[in-house]
Amino acid sequence: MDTKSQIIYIATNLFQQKGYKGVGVSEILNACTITKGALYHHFPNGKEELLITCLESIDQAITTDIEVIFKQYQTTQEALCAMIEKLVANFEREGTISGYTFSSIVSEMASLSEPVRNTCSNLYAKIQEIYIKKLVEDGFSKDTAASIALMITASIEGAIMLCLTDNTSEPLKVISHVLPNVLKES
Amino acid sequence: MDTKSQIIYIATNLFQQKGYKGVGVSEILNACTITKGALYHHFPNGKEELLITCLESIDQAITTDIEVIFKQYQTTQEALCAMIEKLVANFEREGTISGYTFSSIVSEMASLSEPVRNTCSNLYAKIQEIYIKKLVEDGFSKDTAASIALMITASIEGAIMLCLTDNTSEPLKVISHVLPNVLKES
DNA sequence: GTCTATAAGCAGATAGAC
DNA sequence: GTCTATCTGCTTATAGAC
Repeated sequence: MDTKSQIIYIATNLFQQKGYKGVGVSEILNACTITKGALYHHFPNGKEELLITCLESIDQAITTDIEVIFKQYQTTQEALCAMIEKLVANFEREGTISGYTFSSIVSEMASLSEPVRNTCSNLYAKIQEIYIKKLVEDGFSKDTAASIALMITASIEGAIMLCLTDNTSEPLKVISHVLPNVLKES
Repeated sequence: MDTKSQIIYIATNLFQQKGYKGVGVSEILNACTITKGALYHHFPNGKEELLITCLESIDQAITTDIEVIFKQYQTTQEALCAMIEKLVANFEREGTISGYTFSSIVSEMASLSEPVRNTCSNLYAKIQEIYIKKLVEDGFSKDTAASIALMITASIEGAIMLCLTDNTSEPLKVISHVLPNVLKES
């Protein structure tokens, strides 16, 4: 892997785990075993440019990942269970959720940087689009599908936060059992 | 209000909005119109001690607030609607959610400071206890009540995050309409 | 109990050699 | 394209006057 890709890969992980301000440039440098010269060659506008690039990388990763899962399963409910199972496995293996979420960045940066807020907003919209498409295939109206998709996104993000706070994967497992109730026609 | 209470009040607000690292000591000083001398007199162990104190203050505020609402309404569903309505009003008035949430602190500090993670974990548990008690009164079994309470907490926290990201109160309103589906016997 | 002045260290960023 | 050395400014925290 070339240096730039490596920087993005490692920085993305760090940002997702510790947030933007929680990660120093020098920490990224150490993890990559490179020096400032290399980093500022690839990202002339520094740390914030790197963050935006990382968010785009997260975008790619999450979107393709979810799409693959959602194509693999017949119904939204099956797909969701498989997806959450993957998150649980990820958490139990690594102690954190490295993919799928960027809430640490959102809650920290939403009030501080408009471009970052916007990028995050678009990413959430994209994820929900995948849910909505599948839900419409399941037979829901477009409006209902949109509401359910939002509920799915919110509860999964919230559950991930509870997993990190309580240091167990239980919250995600519980969500997985309760979500089917949301997938019934109201 | 005495100086210490004022520091706690203002710092709590700032921490909730911008996270821990997002707020500098000097920013707190400016907002309080005091100087370092005063702050370090009241909090000899500096910024982290102040954060813990603020989390305890948030604990008090959230717990009493939710308890009052939950005593006012007959069913969990009514209470939840009233609570979310209050959050929406708060958001539309101030542009942020100043009470009720501390997700910015959680996602940033969970991996960095055990004492902070623990304090947050206890706070979430306390909130869920209130929901569980009401749900049992509604007729749910203790296990089911616990699952639903977790789902409520996760979806509200997630929805707050989406509100901040999208800069609209819609997500909370949508959650308010979808949550009743979770409150039906499965 | 609150002030001013200052310390010590780290942040992000730049310049120029190789 | 990557290195080293350096700069500026900001961070938290301390010391001591009032």
